[in-house]
Amino acid sequence: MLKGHLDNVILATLERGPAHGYAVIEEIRRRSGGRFDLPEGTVYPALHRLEIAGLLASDWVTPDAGRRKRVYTLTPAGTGALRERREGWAEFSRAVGAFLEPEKPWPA
Amino acid sequence: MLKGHLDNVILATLERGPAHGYAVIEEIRRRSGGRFDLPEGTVYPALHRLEIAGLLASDWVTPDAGRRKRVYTLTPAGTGALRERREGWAEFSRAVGAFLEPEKPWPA
DNA sequence: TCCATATGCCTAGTGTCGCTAGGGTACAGC
DNA sequence: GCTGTACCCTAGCGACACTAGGCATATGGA
Repeated sequence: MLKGHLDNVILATLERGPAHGYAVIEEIRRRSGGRFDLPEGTVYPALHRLEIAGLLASDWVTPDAGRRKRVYTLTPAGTGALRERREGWAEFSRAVGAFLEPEKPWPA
Repeated sequence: MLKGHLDNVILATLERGPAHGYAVIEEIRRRSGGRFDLPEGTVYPALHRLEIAGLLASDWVTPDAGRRKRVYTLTPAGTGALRERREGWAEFSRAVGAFLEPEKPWPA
Protein backbone atom coordinates (compact mmCIF):
# COMPACT_ATOMS: atom_id res chain seq x y z
CA MET A 1 0.00 0.00 0.00
CA LEU A 2 1.31 3.39 -1.02
CA LYS A 3 -0.78 5.34 1.44
CA GLY A 4 -1.70 8.33 -0.62
CA HIS A 5 1.58 8.52 -2.51
CA LEU A 6 0.55 6.32 -5.41
CA ASP A 7 -0.05 9.26 -7.71
CA ASN A 8 3.35 10.71 -6.88
CA VAL A 9 5.08 7.44 -7.69
CA ILE A 10 3.25 7.11 -10.99
CA LEU A 11 4.10 10.66 -12.00
CA ALA A 12 7.73 10.14 -11.08
CA THR A 13 7.80 6.94 -13.12
CA LEU A 14 6.45 8.70 -16.19
CA GLU A 15 8.92 11.53 -15.77
CA ARG A 16 11.54 9.34 -17.44
CA GLY A 17 9.40 9.03 -20.56
CA PRO A 18 6.00 7.86 -21.81
CA ALA A 19 4.86 4.34 -20.97
CA HIS A 20 1.73 2.22 -21.05
CA GLY A 21 -0.04 1.00 -17.92
CA TYR A 22 1.40 -2.44 -17.77
CA ALA A 23 4.93 -1.10 -18.19
CA VAL A 24 4.31 1.42 -15.42
CA ILE A 25 3.43 -1.43 -13.08
CA GLU A 26 6.60 -3.32 -13.97
CA GLU A 27 8.79 -0.24 -13.69
CA ILE A 28 7.41 0.58 -10.26
CA ARG A 29 8.06 -2.97 -9.11
CA ARG A 30 11.57 -2.91 -10.51
CA ARG A 31 12.48 0.51 -9.23
CA SER A 32 11.18 -0.22 -5.73
CA GLY A 33 13.17 -3.43 -5.46
CA GLY A 34 9.93 -5.40 -5.39
CA ARG A 35 8.53 -3.40 -2.48
CA PHE A 36 5.62 -2.01 -4.52
CA ASP A 37 3.99 -4.80 -6.47
CA LEU A 38 0.82 -3.01 -7.44
CA PRO A 39 -2.24 -4.83 -8.77
CA GLU A 40 -3.73 -3.59 -12.02
CA GLY A 41 -6.90 -2.65 -10.20
CA THR A 42 -4.84 -0.08 -8.36
CA VAL A 43 -2.86 1.41 -11.22
CA TYR A 44 -5.35 1.64 -14.07
CA PRO A 45 -7.91 3.68 -12.15
CA ALA A 46 -5.11 5.90 -10.90
CA LEU A 47 -3.95 6.55 -14.46
CA HIS A 48 -7.49 7.47 -15.42
CA ARG A 49 -7.77 9.81 -12.45
CA LEU A 50 -4.52 11.52 -13.35
CA GLU A 51 -5.58 11.92 -16.96
CA ILE A 52 -8.91 13.44 -15.96
CA ALA A 53 -7.00 15.77 -13.66
CA GLY A 54 -4.95 16.89 -16.65
CA LEU A 55 -1.62 15.64 -15.32
CA LEU A 56 -1.34 12.87 -17.91
CA ALA A 57 -2.30 12.51 -21.57
CA SER A 58 -2.84 9.18 -23.31
CA ASP A 59 -2.64 7.81 -26.85
CA TRP A 60 -3.59 4.42 -28.21
CA VAL A 61 -0.66 2.82 -30.00
CA THR A 62 -0.96 -0.21 -32.28
CA PRO A 63 2.47 -1.74 -32.81
CA ASP A 64 3.32 -4.06 -35.73
CA ALA A 65 3.69 -6.96 -33.34
CA GLY A 66 1.80 -7.27 -30.10
CA ARG A 67 -1.35 -5.76 -28.66
CA ARG A 68 -2.76 -2.26 -28.60
CA LYS A 69 -1.36 -0.18 -25.79
CA ARG A 70 -2.49 2.98 -24.15
CA VAL A 71 0.59 5.12 -23.71
CA TYR A 72 0.61 7.82 -21.06
CA THR A 73 2.70 10.97 -21.18
CA LEU A 74 3.29 13.58 -18.51
CA THR A 75 1.67 16.91 -19.40
CA PRO A 76 3.23 20.25 -18.45
CA ALA A 77 0.71 20.42 -15.61
CA GLY A 78 1.85 16.96 -14.57
CA THR A 79 5.46 18.06 -14.50
CA GLY A 80 4.55 21.00 -12.32
CA ALA A 81 2.46 18.85 -10.02
CA LEU A 82 5.32 16.43 -9.65
CA ARG A 83 7.64 19.20 -8.56
CA GLU A 84 5.19 20.34 -5.90
CA ARG A 85 4.60 16.78 -4.76
CA ARG A 86 8.30 16.24 -4.35
CA GLU A 87 8.41 19.13 -1.93
CA GLY A 88 5.32 17.82 -0.20
CA TRP A 89 6.90 14.42 0.21
CA ALA A 90 10.10 15.89 1.59
CA GLU A 91 8.18 17.84 4.19
CA PHE A 92 5.92 14.93 5.03
CA SER A 93 8.70 12.40 5.42
CA ARG A 94 10.69 14.82 7.54
CA ALA A 95 7.70 15.41 9.81
CA VAL A 96 6.89 11.72 10.24
CA GLY A 97 10.58 11.00 10.66
CA ALA A 98 10.62 13.41 13.59
CA PHE A 99 8.44 10.86 15.37
CA LEU A 100 9.78 7.58 14.06
CA GLU A 101 13.45 8.44 13.64
CA PRO A 102 14.40 9.85 17.04
CA GLU A 103 17.90 10.67 15.88
CA LYS A 104 16.38 13.08 13.37
CA PRO A 105 14.28 15.57 15.35
CA TRP A 106 12.28 18.27 13.64
CA PRO A 107 14.65 21.05 12.62
CA ALA A 108 14.16 24.18 14.71
CA MET B 1 -3.43 13.94 6.57
CA LEU B 2 -1.09 11.29 7.93
CA LYS B 3 -1.82 8.75 5.22
CA GLY B 4 -1.80 5.56 7.18
CA HIS B 5 0.91 6.61 9.61
CA LEU B 6 -1.37 8.11 12.24
CA ASP B 7 -1.12 5.08 14.49
CA ASN B 8 2.66 5.13 14.28
CA VAL B 9 2.81 8.77 15.26
CA ILE B 10 0.48 8.22 18.21
CA LEU B 11 2.47 5.25 19.44
CA ALA B 12 5.71 7.20 19.11
CA THR B 13 4.18 10.09 21.05
CA LEU B 14 3.15 7.84 23.91
CA GLU B 15 6.58 6.23 23.95
CA ARG B 16 7.82 9.20 25.97
CA GLY B 17 5.27 8.55 28.69
CA PRO B 18 1.53 8.22 29.34
CA ALA B 19 -0.75 11.02 28.22
CA HIS B 20 -4.42 11.75 27.72
CA GLY B 21 -6.02 12.29 24.34
CA TYR B 22 -6.02 16.04 24.30
CA ALA B 23 -2.37 16.16 25.33
CA VAL B 24 -1.52 13.71 22.57
CA ILE B 25 -3.04 16.07 20.04
CA GLU B 26 -1.06 19.01 21.39
CA GLU B 27 2.17 17.07 21.55
CA ILE B 28 1.79 15.90 17.96
CA ARG B 29 1.16 19.46 16.84
CA ARG B 30 4.12 20.73 18.80
CA ARG B 31 6.52 18.01 17.77
CA SER B 32 5.62 18.31 14.09
CA GLY B 33 6.18 22.04 14.06
CA GLY B 34 2.48 22.58 13.41
CA ARG B 35 2.48 20.31 10.38
CA PHE B 36 0.10 17.78 11.94
CA ASP B 37 -2.81 19.64 13.52
CA LEU B 38 -5.13 16.71 14.03
CA PRO B 39 -8.82 17.11 14.80
CA GLU B 40 -10.21 15.28 17.80
CA GLY B 41 -12.42 13.22 15.54
CA THR B 42 -9.25 11.75 14.12
CA VAL B 43 -7.32 11.05 17.29
CA TYR B 44 -9.95 9.76 19.71
CA PRO B 45 -11.17 6.95 17.45
CA ALA B 46 -7.55 6.06 16.73
CA LEU B 47 -6.80 5.78 20.45
CA HIS B 48 -9.81 3.50 20.85
CA ARG B 49 -8.67 1.36 17.95
CA LEU B 50 -5.20 1.04 19.41
CA GLU B 51 -6.58 0.11 22.80
CA ILE B 52 -8.84 -2.56 21.32
CA ALA B 53 -5.83 -3.86 19.41
CA GLY B 54 -4.02 -4.20 22.74
CA LEU B 55 -1.29 -1.68 21.93
CA LEU B 56 -2.52 0.87 24.45
CA ALA B 57 -4.13 0.68 27.89
CA SER B 58 -6.19 3.46 29.43
CA ASP B 59 -7.13 4.66 32.91
CA TRP B 60 -9.54 7.33 33.98
CA VAL B 61 -7.80 9.85 36.20
CA THR B 62 -9.64 12.39 38.34
CA PRO B 63 -7.25 15.13 39.43
CA ASP B 64 -7.91 17.41 42.39
CA ALA B 65 -8.38 20.34 40.05
CA GLY B 66 -9.71 20.03 36.51
CA ARG B 67 -11.66 17.48 34.57
CA ARG B 68 -11.52 13.72 34.33
CA LYS B 69 -8.95 12.52 31.84
CA ARG B 70 -8.47 9.26 30.11
CA VAL B 71 -4.75 8.53 30.26
CA TYR B 72 -3.25 6.15 27.72
CA THR B 73 -0.14 4.07 28.27
CA LEU B 74 1.85 2.01 25.83
CA THR B 75 1.53 -1.73 26.54
CA PRO B 76 4.41 -4.15 25.94
CA ALA B 77 2.65 -5.18 22.74
CA GLY B 78 2.49 -1.53 21.79
CA THR B 79 6.20 -1.12 22.36
CA GLY B 80 6.90 -4.10 20.15
CA ALA B 81 4.53 -2.86 17.48
CA LEU B 82 6.23 0.53 17.51
CA ARG B 83 9.60 -1.08 16.91
CA GLU B 84 8.26 -2.99 13.90
CA ARG B 85 6.52 0.10 12.58
CA ARG B 86 9.73 2.07 12.79
CA GLU B 87 11.36 -0.46 10.51
CA GLY B 88 8.33 -0.41 8.25
CA TRP B 89 8.48 3.36 8.01
CA ALA B 90 12.20 3.31 7.22
CA GLU B 91 11.65 0.85 4.42
CA PHE B 92 8.61 2.68 3.11
CA SER B 93 10.20 6.11 3.10
CA ARG B 94 13.30 4.72 1.42
CA ALA B 95 11.19 3.11 -1.28
CA VAL B 96 9.09 6.18 -1.97
CA GLY B 97 12.22 8.30 -1.81
CA ALA B 98 13.67 6.19 -4.60
CA PHE B 99 11.01 7.74 -6.80
CA LEU B 100 10.72 11.24 -5.39
CA GLU B 101 14.31 11.87 -4.34
CA PRO B 102 16.29 11.04 -7.46
CA GLU B 103 19.57 11.64 -5.70
CA LYS B 104 18.73 8.75 -3.39
CA PRO B 105 18.09 5.73 -5.61
CA TRP B 106 17.06 2.40 -4.16
CA PRO B 107 20.13 0.70 -2.72
CA ALA B 108 21.21 -2.27 -4.84
C1' DT C 1 -3.52 -28.27 -32.78
C1' DC C 2 -4.52 -27.07 -28.16
C1' DC C 3 -3.60 -25.08 -23.97
C1' DA C 4 -1.08 -22.46 -20.64
C1' DT C 5 1.15 -18.29 -19.86
C1' DA C 6 2.17 -13.66 -20.47
C1' DT C 7 0.69 -9.29 -22.10
C1' DG C 8 -2.55 -5.71 -21.92
C1' DC C 9 -6.86 -3.13 -20.63
C1' DC C 10 -10.95 -2.45 -17.72
C1' DT C 11 -14.71 -2.00 -13.79
C1' DA C 12 -17.83 -2.91 -9.71
C1' DG C 13 -17.73 -3.53 -5.17
C1' DT C 14 -15.57 -3.23 -0.59
C1' DG C 15 -12.85 -2.18 3.53
C1' DT C 16 -9.95 1.04 5.84
C1' DC C 17 -8.85 5.50 7.10
C1' DG C 18 -9.14 10.07 8.60
C1' DC C 19 -12.01 14.04 8.45
C1' DT C 20 -16.46 16.80 9.09
C1' DA C 21 -19.82 18.05 11.98
C1' DG C 22 -22.01 17.51 15.44
C1' DG C 23 -22.91 16.56 20.91
C1' DG C 24 -21.72 16.96 25.83
C1' DT C 25 -19.30 18.49 30.50
C1' DA C 26 -16.26 21.32 33.52
C1' DC C 27 -13.52 25.24 34.77
C1' DA C 28 -11.55 30.20 34.35
C1' DG C 29 -11.80 34.96 33.36
C1' DC C 30 -14.29 39.02 32.02
C1' DG D 1 -23.89 35.12 32.83
C1' DC D 2 -21.08 34.39 28.80
C1' DT D 3 -17.19 33.13 26.29
C1' DG D 4 -13.20 30.54 25.74
C1' DT D 5 -10.52 26.62 26.67
C1' DA D 6 -9.85 21.95 28.19
C1' DC D 7 -11.58 17.35 27.66
C1' DC D 8 -14.34 13.40 25.95
C1' DC D 9 -17.24 11.11 22.34
C1' DT D 10 -19.81 9.40 17.87
C1' DA D 11 -22.28 9.00 13.27
C1' DG D 12 -21.67 9.65 8.70
C1' DC D 13 -18.96 10.68 4.61
C1' DG D 14 -15.46 10.82 0.95
C1' DA D 15 -11.06 9.33 -0.75
C1' DC D 16 -8.20 5.70 -1.69
C1' DA D 17 -6.42 1.38 -2.99
C1' DC D 18 -7.34 -3.42 -3.10
C1' DT D 19 -10.10 -7.75 -4.35
C1' DA D 20 -12.11 -10.17 -7.74
C1' DG D 21 -13.62 -10.57 -11.43
C1' DG D 22 -14.07 -9.97 -17.07
C1' DC D 23 -12.09 -9.69 -21.78
C1' DA D 24 -8.79 -10.00 -25.83
C1' DT D 25 -4.35 -11.06 -28.23
C1' DA D 26 0.27 -13.08 -28.73
C1' DT D 27 3.54 -16.82 -27.82
C1' DG D 28 5.64 -21.07 -26.82
C1' DG D 29 5.46 -25.84 -25.64
C1' DA D 30 3.16 -30.43 -25.51
